[in-house]
Amino acid sequence: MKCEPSAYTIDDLERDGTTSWEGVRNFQARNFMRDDMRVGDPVLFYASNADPSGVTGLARIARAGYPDSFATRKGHRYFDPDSREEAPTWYMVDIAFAENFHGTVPLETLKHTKGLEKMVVTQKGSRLSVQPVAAAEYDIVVALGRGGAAVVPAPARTAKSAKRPRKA
DNA sequence: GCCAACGTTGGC
DNA sequence: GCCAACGTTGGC
Repeated sequence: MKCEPSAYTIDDLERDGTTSWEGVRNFQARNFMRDDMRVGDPVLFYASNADPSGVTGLARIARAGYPDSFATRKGHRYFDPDSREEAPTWYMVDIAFAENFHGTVPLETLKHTKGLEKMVVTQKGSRLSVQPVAAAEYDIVVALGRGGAAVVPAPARTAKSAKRPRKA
């Protein structure tokens, strides 16, 4: 599951424990959440539009697909006039924190790792924000994340973090 | 900030 | 049902 760090990070999830995954507005991604995710399923947490982009930790599905109530909140950024409460267009899941890599397994590394050649995220033009991961692929990424050698540490929380966040 | 790749929309 | 136009994603 992908998210831009300006919106939410694995550190945020570690702090919160669990969070709802609202705002996904892509039908294919919705279908995965609505139809395929089960409580307990393991999740790779991926930071997109990051420096570098890549997997930053692990989560688990804490609640299976249920209607995204933000879609019916008028004025909310996730509001969708075509979605109605009795016939929801959009779905979300809840995820729970599992592990923080304290750094990133970069996309570039995934692309060059044997066994991940067919992983969805390593394919060109792969934009899906919720995408399936094969069990074998998951194991490889977890090993990279825990091994440490492939992990690019998060930038030192000094001058940079003193700056104002990009997003209000 | 650029731009390629992709998904969605709507005219026909 | 086609496909051009448009908007968004996300790597770089």
